[in-house]
Amino acid sequence: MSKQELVVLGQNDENGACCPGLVTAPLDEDQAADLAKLFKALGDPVRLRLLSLIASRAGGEVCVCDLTPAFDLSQPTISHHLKLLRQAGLIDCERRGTWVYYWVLPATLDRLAAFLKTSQTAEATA
Amino acid sequence: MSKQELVVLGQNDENGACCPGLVTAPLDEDQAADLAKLFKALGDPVRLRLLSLIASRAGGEVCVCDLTPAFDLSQPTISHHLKLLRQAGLIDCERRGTWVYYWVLPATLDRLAAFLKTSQTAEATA
DNA sequence: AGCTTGCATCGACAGACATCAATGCAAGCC
DNA sequence: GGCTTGCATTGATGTCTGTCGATGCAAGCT
Repeated sequence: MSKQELVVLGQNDENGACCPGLVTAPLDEDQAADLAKLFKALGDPVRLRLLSLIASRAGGEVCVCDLTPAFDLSQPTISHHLKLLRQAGLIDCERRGTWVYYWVLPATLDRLAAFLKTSQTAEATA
Repeated sequence: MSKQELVVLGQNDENGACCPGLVTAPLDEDQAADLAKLFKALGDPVRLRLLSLIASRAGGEVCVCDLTPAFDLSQPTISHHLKLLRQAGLIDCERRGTWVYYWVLPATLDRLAAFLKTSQTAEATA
């Protein structure tokens, strides 16, 4: 019911995220709801594989036609998972002619990584 | 001297985890299922707040009696979420007399953080 | 125009999940 | 022993979610 603490420890911009890091301070409800959406998007094996397929691609982009056959699932199901990943801000896409290409948005991933890290090795000290 | 510090990245198990990092290579089904369980455990605002309450605690331990009143939920519900976090390997607990104390298992969090990080800055160079 | 291909959306359905009241159980206190 | 407190477990219930077939829509081809 109260905003727990909202501490301003040092420069909270460390990771460029909204949230101060898991170990640093308790989350308020808004922060928790915001982050939970992201983690929920990652909380499915199909979406994790999709994300890794896109992220590990050399050119940074993948056509949906290359993603769908990698799974034993129907095309609407893959499309559904891609939509959820996109709504979470983890990936984005663009139609080019006949095909649709997806790529990863690294900022969101790094924000989560920074949030989870327990040992705050100041990596952006400079 | 926990074992996670002993990992010399340079060996193929870079982060000491099972999984090579999201950007490095596509996940196989087992790796994806394994990680999805962890992210699913984080994909709930109540559990995220519980985790942050525990993780940001000075002594590293929190009594359940300090956690339950922080939420507008019933005591069984909080107990349920704590159980899920524990089954995911994110926290552990111990009964001491009347009370039960919870603490965070940092290795699991750091494993997830390493997995999500897109820029593989060698952080253990020193 | 008509046809085909690539992908998204819709509607339905089974299984999973968050939540609660009731209950159980362990530990301390009278 | 009996009572109280702290927490876990059980069983029930409403909601969310992953999956599919069917359909829609955009773009290229003949």
